Amino acid sequence: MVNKKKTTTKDIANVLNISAAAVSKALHNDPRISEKTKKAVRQVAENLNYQPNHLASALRSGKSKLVGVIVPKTNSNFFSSAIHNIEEGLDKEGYNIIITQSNESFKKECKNIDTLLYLQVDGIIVSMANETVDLETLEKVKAAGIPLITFDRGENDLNVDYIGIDDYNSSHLIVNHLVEQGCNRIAHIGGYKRTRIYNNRIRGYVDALKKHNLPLDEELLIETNLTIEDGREKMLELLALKNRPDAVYAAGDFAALGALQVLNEENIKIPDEIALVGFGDEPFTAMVTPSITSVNQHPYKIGRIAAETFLNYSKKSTIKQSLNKIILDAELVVRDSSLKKR
Amino acid sequence: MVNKKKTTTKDIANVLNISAAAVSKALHNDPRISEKTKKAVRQVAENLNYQPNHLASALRSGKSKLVGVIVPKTNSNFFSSAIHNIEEGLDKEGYNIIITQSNESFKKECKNIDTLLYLQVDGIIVSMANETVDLETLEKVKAAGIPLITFDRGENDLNVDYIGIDDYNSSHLIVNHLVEQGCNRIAHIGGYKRTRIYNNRIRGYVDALKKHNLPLDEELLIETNLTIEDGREKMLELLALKNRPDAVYAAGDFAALGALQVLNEENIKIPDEIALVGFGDEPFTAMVTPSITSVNQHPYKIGRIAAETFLNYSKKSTIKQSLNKIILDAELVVRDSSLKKR
DNA sequence: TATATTTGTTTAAACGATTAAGCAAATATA
DNA sequence: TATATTTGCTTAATCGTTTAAACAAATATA
Repeated sequence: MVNKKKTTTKDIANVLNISAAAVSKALHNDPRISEKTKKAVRQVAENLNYQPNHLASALRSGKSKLVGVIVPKTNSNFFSSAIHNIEEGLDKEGYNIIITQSNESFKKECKNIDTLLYLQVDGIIVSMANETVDLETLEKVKAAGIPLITFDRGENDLNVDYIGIDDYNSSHLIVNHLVEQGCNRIAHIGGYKRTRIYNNRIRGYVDALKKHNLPLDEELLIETNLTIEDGREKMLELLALKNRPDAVYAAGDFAALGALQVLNEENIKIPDEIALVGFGDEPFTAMVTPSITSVNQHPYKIGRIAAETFLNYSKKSTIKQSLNKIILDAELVVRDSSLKKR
Repeated sequence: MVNKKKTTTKDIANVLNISAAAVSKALHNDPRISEKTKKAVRQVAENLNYQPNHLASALRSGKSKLVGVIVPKTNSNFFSSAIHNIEEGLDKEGYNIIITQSNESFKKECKNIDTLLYLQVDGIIVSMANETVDLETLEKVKAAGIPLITFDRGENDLNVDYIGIDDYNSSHLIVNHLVEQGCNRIAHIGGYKRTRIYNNRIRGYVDALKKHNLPLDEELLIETNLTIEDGREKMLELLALKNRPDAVYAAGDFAALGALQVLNEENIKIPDEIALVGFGDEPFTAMVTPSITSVNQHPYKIGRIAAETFLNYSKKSTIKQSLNKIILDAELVVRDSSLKKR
């Protein structure tokens, strides 16, 4: 297979003995080009299998029609669904997305941002890595004059749009449910406080306990990275307490899964001895035994709104961003791990 | 935030009263530019926060330094791991990837290909959608003169590079294992024959039965889409047979999961009454009860080799592709669903 | 008939980086 | 001193598309 040279507007112009400019206008349906010429141009374009050179038009117009998406990882249902809907939302306006993963690493996230800016994306939609506290690189996006939209993992100090669920209230939903089930010693395997969403879940947990007149026991409130391993480890620690909890609320489904494995291995009855609730409604929560109660974060809605938010900016000539939070209600999906049969 | 104009080589040149060409050369460390000028240029570039315009250099050089990746979906561990390693492999040579999903739809796959060609990618790495039989659009990639690399889901007729595992032999591994466990009526919930990998798994299954002098019962050989739902439905059908199987080999983990759910619901002992094996080694196979025996396809290796294969072409000026298959050995990971304790 | 407007096109410049070719000035060689 | 070479830069063209401006020809208006 020899390197074929691509067809350009010039090639089409040569065939028809007109100028490349006329070809460009014909293809863009310019009213000043005659129907006859347009038809001929379209015909030749098809014959020569013409594909417009995106690099050239993007360079000329200053718009790449690309939007960068940065997520911590793609192999969770939440992010993969969100991405899918971002893509769908942007597609109808002719935008394509470039998906990058930070793998929860701050360094990788910075690299991704630089790459995306280098590729001249028209905007960036990001869910921040857990590690990210220094906002300097993210500020570069704003400095570049393109819209920055955050979802799920955002940061007030960035003063940009944010789409996410009401984490604080979600904790209330969970604690209310567990109290209803008769639990009164509820542990929280949480994420790190420095990450806003996890901090909100912690605050919600603490306040919900207060609301129900339950004491806050510091040894039941744990900060972790929320991996399966963390879930296992912290569950073992909770089991080693003199006074065990009768419920565990993990701020992430993977941590909940680790906890579940340990509980099963130790032959502890779920939910009767210890009830369990996760967060995120990952598909596996419904697959394991017992199935895990979790919180649906509506990734579809979040993705769709993120796309729409970007498109709103794309129609404006100057971009003036401010802290603009769109908070969706989450939904508690009750499953076997917390539903006591009476 | 006002739309800031980006710094260009011209801007740097103006500050130093030299030409834009000199700036470009200085930044590329051209030996004909004096150290003094280079230092000054680098300094000003940093002060003005200069970012080279990728569109311009890509247009000029004819190389976008972008590689398109098309996968059926990103939310499986196999693809997400493969993508991760493709990215890592290409990164060291300065390439970025654009990830797109076909959602197993032929139409979407065609659209993705057009988009990627439009974006002037320097190559495409693809795992084909299940639906894809018409290769015309994929041929467009070859016609565009850029390398096309397939993995996992490939097609001989394309005559391009392919990286995958030995599906035929994997079926032998599975059947051998099940026979060893004492099974002699092994069902196969397979993918569609028209997809090469699934056809190979079916052929391997049939031949392995023959090798063990087991009869091939057509009612135990089923073609499906391998979703959870398919697994459930086909498992119910198998249970309705007068003569039930004593083992089920599903060509995908999601179908295996569906089968497992049905078996659990029907209180059928796994593996004693019916043993179960999946394919793909998705993380959930280890999470469910009982854990599911599966086949590890080494997504890491596959991704790494796909990246290397592309990089080999990128160093050549003309591209001459041919059917070049790299077949890796898969690994059977035995878990509770097929291991009988004696 | 003379002038104004519309139609359909061309020309030329622009987007920003790169690079071959050119050209002074400085330095080396004879 | 005269010539050759090296050094360090500039000029100008290029990548392919887009678009403002120009312009001739056709048609409309006075």
